[in-house]
Amino acid sequence: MRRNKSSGRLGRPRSFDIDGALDRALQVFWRKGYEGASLSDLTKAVGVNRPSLYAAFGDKEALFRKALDRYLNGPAAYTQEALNEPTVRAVIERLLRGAADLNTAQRNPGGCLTVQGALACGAAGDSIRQELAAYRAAGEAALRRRFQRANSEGDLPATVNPAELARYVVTIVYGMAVQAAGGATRDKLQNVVEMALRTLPL
Amino acid sequence: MRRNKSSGRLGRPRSFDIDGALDRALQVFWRKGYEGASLSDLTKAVGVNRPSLYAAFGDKEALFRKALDRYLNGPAAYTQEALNEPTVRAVIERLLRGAADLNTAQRNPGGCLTVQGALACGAAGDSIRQELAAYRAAGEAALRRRFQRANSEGDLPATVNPAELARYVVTIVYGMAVQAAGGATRDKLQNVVEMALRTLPL
DNA sequence: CAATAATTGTACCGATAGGTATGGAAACCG
DNA sequence: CGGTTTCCATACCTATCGGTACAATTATTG
Repeated sequence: MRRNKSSGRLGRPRSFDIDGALDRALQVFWRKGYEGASLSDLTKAVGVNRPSLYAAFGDKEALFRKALDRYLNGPAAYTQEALNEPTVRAVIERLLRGAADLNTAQRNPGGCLTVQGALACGAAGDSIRQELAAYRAAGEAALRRRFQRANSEGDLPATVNPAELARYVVTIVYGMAVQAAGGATRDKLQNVVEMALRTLPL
Repeated sequence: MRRNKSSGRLGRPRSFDIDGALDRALQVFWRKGYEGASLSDLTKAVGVNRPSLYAAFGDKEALFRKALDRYLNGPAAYTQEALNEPTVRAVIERLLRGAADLNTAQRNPGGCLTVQGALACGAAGDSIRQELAAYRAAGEAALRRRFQRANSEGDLPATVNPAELARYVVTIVYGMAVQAAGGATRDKLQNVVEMALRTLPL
């Protein structure tokens, strides 16, 4: 029975910071993927013993989900903000430039966690693989809805199908993630962004 | 000391077909990635015992490389042929349409082996990861050279940088691979292809 | 028919995977 | 202070990992 006051909890206090631990675990998952990140990798990076990790976060899947949360609300938060940009072009520009930055940020592993976290894997990682795929699909759907709204607002040429445009944009974003996972530098991704923006059908 | 005649080798003959075994191993690597494919998965799919697999192909890395070879010269052979198309547009169209087909062929796992084979993984798969990244980079370089040739042949607008166009095209191809790994259907990938072709800067 | 050479199946190897039992240590409460 | 609650650290669990030793089997060669 724990007292809910964060100031006055019973028992020995935790000796490490939850968010800091999640950040370090995130780095490992990001670099090695869900299956490639072993518990030993994780405990070593976090600086915490195995039972402490389990007590604080649950099993490996739960830890990954919490690290993913931290990723989505931290480095990848721009994807949400991009949807609030006033025009379709601004939305796309924000998404593409944000992807180029995130995928090649110096202090992070190259690429995107939602892509390389579990793109193809064995049975142990299959549910995470599916969750990441669902997350990517949800992101595409949100973008499609944003474009559909723009369509009804007259911000999208009638010749452009919102769903197809959304799919096209996220395809480029994912392609950039693959490029970055292979070591592509920021300026090379930015060239891709420029060409995509230059040739946008609007 | 083996007699080189394939008809008259000494000793007990192999009871399985090398290429068929590679095809089955390829399916496993394609679906689960290099690290996600266990030796048990592989022997079960191939229908051959573990020592036979080792005797025929070497260790897991060697088996993957041979399966990759078979992939590149089989389902993915269109990438080589595409370079021989007469115009830049035809090259790109062949690449994109071929990717849409390959990534969603019914009898294969979704996606592309060179992408999902090992995009991010632990130490055990790191050399394969690097090899796949190098292969992808080599493909991009070949495309760039093709576009440079086109440039000197007057088949490319002066405003288009061959290296940037090559990077842009392969980025879309890799993005399609991620989409297909997540379950995207062929018609959805074809929509992406159409939009990319429609907006090409040439 | 031996003798030889290669493959096969079984059974096993050490290492590591993810996950946990347990007892002592460190904080709070009264 | 004693009692309670929680966390930490060591050491261990079973299952599976990639890889192999060994002997039986099946072919060719003489």
